[in-house]
Amino acid sequence: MKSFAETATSSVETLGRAPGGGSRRQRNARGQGSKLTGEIVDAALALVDRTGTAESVTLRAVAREIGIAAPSIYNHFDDRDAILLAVVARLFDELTVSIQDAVSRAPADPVERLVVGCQQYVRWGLRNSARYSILFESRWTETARATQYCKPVSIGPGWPEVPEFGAAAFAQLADAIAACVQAGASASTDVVGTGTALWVALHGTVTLRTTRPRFPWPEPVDEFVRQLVLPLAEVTTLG
Amino acid sequence: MKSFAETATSSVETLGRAPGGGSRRQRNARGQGSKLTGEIVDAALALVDRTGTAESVTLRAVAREIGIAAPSIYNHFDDRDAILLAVVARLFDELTVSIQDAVSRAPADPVERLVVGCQQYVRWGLRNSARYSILFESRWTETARATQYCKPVSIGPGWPEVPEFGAAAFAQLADAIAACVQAGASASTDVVGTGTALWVALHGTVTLRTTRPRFPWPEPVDEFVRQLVLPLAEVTTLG
DNA sequence: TGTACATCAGTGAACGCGCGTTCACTGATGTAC
DNA sequence: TGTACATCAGTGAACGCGCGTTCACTGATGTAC
Repeated sequence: MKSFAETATSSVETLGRAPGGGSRRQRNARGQGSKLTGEIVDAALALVDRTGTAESVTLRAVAREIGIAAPSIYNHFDDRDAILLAVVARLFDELTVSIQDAVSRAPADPVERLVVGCQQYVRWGLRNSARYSILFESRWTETARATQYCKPVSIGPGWPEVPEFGAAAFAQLADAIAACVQAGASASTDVVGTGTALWVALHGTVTLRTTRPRFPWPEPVDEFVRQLVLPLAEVTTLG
Repeated sequence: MKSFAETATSSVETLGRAPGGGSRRQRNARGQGSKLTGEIVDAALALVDRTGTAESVTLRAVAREIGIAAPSIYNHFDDRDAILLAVVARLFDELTVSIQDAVSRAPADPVERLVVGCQQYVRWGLRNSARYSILFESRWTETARATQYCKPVSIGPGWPEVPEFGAAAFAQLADAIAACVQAGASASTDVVGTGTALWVALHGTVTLRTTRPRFPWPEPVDEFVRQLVLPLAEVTTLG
């Protein structure tokens, strides 16, 4: 037997009510229409968090989540993929800020700051695994439109600017390694190359731990990350 | 204007003809019905290779690919996910065999064999990026059904058996590290832990290079992998 | 050797669903005169 | 101050599509008697 919620789905959509059964959403005042743009991104994120996958972010599901009619979304986004690009952009900001916060509270020692930044990257990825996974889905990030969405970022002196999502986070990482080198704590002669090695290790840690939960992962994860970072960053002194 | 191929799709499906316009598929002889099981997995793989994503593997697309009616698939698989689990199982076999082949042609030196195995892992992943990516989609590999699909594998003495896809490949890796330790070429005191560090780095290399093509990746990739492996495997002598 | 029957390997039509997208529209709010 | 009009922020109905799945069926091949 179908539940009331199931049988009532179409009328819920027709009436433009929120899933909770609340009253019809108040339309934004004149000039405030762009507020809905943000609400759409919020709703998409809520769907990702609740279902664990970007597949669930359909135009209609987003509209249902907010309590608007599906076509209203076209006033704010060209299509479904445009919503997800906005989500990805916001999440990279979130991740970058989260790392900056953690590093700003870390000791002054550059090795320790590097380690803390890497640990925070992994911790954020594990705590927000659904969010993290959509950051690296080719689907949203490989298209020409994605390229024009994210501005090219410098990852180090002498390198071409990189027009990729996440380049800003990588630049943070490269800076942290450069600080170690400058302090004589790392033997790296190629900051970008060393950063690349670190990045793949951190990324692999987040994604494999998420998709292989029954594997006997070393605990605590912060210690595992430290043991990845020290050799890969060619740290010569203990942090 | 619609192309002929588009307008003709439904009749193609109705007539049960292959997309190429070939003649109707010959039914299998009596007792040979299970041949179609393999053809379904082949077709699913062909779709993954052609489109780059597992989303395209629908029951109807698979049926179209082979030139059968969609319901025929239910004689061989319970549902769509069962097809993809079979695909994943076959791909892990492919990957494992590919590494074994490469290692068997490598020099006797255990460090060199470890490096070659890791390089082959990454090379296979980059050459078959669509195939590689579906191996680690939570969707197919996290369910109870997946657990019962892949048999528990020992990853080392003293460790519980791991019921995960890819555990066999990991066991290969752990063995290669153990051989280095035994030869006095690695200082690792925890073969499984060291293998874990290597695995996350290799996995990250494959997935990030695939999803971030505009990043200035170090070339050649074999050299990059070697420089990941030597420090992480705590190699004490040059291989 | 003939024939009725069972089995195997599928087929064809149909179902209801959720989806992206389009179109003409509505109704409140501000603005020009 | 009144009123016609423009704009803004959406709505509601409809479209065609591909999907998973079900159901009763078909027609060739083997088997028992």
